[in-house]
Amino acid sequence: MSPPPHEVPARTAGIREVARQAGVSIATVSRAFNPGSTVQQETRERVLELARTLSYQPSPLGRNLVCGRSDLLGVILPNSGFPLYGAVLQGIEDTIQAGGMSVLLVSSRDDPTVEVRAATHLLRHAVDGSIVVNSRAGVNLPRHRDRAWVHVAPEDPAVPHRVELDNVRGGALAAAELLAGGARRPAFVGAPGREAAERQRGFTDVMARAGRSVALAPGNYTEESGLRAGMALPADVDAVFVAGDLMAAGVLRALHQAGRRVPSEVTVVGFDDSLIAPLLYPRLSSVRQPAYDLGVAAARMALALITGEPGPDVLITPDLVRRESSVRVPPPRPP
Amino acid sequence: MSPPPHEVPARTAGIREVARQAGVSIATVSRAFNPGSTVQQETRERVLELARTLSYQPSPLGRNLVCGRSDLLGVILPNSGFPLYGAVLQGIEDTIQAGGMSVLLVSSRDDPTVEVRAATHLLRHAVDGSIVVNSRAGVNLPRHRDRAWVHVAPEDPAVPHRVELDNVRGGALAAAELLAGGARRPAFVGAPGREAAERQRGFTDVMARAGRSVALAPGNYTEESGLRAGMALPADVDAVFVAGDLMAAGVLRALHQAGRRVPSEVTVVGFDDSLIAPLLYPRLSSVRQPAYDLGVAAARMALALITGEPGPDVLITPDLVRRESSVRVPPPRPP
DNA sequence: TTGTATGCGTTATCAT
DNA sequence: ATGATAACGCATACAA
Repeated sequence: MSPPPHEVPARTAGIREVARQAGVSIATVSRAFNPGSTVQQETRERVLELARTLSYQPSPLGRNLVCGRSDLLGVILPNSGFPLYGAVLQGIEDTIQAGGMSVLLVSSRDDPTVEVRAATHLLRHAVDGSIVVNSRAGVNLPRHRDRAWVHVAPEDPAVPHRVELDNVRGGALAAAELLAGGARRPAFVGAPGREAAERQRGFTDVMARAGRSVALAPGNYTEESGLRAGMALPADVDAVFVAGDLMAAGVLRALHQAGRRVPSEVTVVGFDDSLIAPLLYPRLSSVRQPAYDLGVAAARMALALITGEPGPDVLITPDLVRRESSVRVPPPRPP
Repeated sequence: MSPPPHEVPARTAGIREVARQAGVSIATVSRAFNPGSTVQQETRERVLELARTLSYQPSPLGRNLVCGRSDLLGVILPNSGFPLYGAVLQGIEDTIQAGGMSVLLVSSRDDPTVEVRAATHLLRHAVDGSIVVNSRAGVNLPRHRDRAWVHVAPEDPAVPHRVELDNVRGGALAAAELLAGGARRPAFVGAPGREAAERQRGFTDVMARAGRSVALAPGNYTEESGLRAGMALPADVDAVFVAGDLMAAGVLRALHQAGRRVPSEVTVVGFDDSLIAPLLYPRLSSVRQPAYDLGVAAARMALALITGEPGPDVLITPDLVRRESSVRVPPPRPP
């Protein structure tokens, strides 16, 4: 009978104790736990069985010291409080915990300096690999040639081992959706950075091919900036693509305040399909950024790198989640 | 001149190398890095200076092995993709990283079994302490008497070292707000678990003292359940307190669909003051749950425990963020 | 104040 | 197939 779960023995049985009771050397115990090693089947089973009754498991610390590796995967992200990053993190975690690994987390607050410090910190803790989300420092991050280093949507287009969304395609999807809704005078609400620029390019390219010129308004991913951008929009705009859902919330509010009905007079498409998209009025159509899947893909790539395989970069194709804001039918029941 | 940041030497200088070049023993180098130890001031400075030029820092791995501690703080939470938990995590991280510690993260998916496994995993990694958010397993979690073990809003009311919100007070705040808005026929939309029950108690107690009886509707924290609860509300209800913002979004939608104006006909107060509260129509008044601060408080408590101080439990007093949904004035400009 | 030596829990090398 | 033993990088008791 094992002890009740809330009473963990202060000092768990060590490898020596197991070796002694099993009548073998500690080397054999070690081998019994390492699948690659060569041990007689019977011996291995006996050791493992005994280890189970003594509730012995090899200490990660000792192993790390001699191997120079841990079972840790470093994760650097701007801010775990932001839902999108949280979802990426969850995807990473779900993927690696099956293999007994766990996440060593550091947030960078979008500061390249902090990012570099964080990377150094992780390296010193002998992480087997690391995943960096939205890296600003990019190619300047410290690396070990020996360590897996994966980037999710890095700002720098030059870093290797990347997992990202096809933002250009996302912009194109939004354009197609708005055109299907009869857009004649489209607008784009953007933000700084590579990603928003790519979304804009995909959008304007498709619009240009349809003979539409795009009005532009700057933002910075906040609702407040969306509100301002929405108010600054030319009065004849009849379709808006917004580079982020939070900004889209601001744009919707601005349009309402201006007395312009969505979607009957103006159609709107956001980006990210974040948690808030289905909660807005009207429910917001949005280009879906599968944050969880990005995390899963990044973790898989890191795992592959750790086991020594190359593994190609991943470019995830977005899809569009159609809701009320882009479908030109009678507006959702007015309150 | 230090090497460019992206080229970390594969093998950084070790303690021996520093000792050799400094002309001292490795013990002295070790002492130089440990503030408690007794080294001649001049010697320490010389060693530290040399270490800097060789970019040597003591390896956490070696230190962990001999001390049985790491610089790691374990964190177990249900799901890092949920914004509230993400905010707690960020508060923890910001607090501990000043001391050079970092977060070892495991998610439990609200499963007590996984929680226990996670706790064991953390213990094996020699975390100095752990913070468990919304623990289901509660007092049954494995512990070391030697390790700091802090709970944020545990389901179990018996676990020690807790940091939580005063949910009863939160419910009372909501009641006061709705009463101030002229509530005559209030309702409460609840959810399973201790926290929602406490919010309900605080709410109904104040309402009872004001001579109001409270209509009850069950939910489970999802928007969908809020929508259903909102539709099931008695027709004469004129004020609703909802135990979570996501459910409140559903309640608002249900009220709109039923043609009932918020806040002119019905006032609504949510709970959490999550990111979505200010984005809803009308902007949702909500009892603020300062998730980030909860994380900070928990981290401080863990830090104090680690350094051997007792530290009292923390009960954070919520406040109410008043927005449009609870203020009985003309409804926000109808679209 | 400093050096020597031991041990922390492993894995890896080299015997046997 | 297995055992003895040397690292791994550090902290510390003890000796000097």
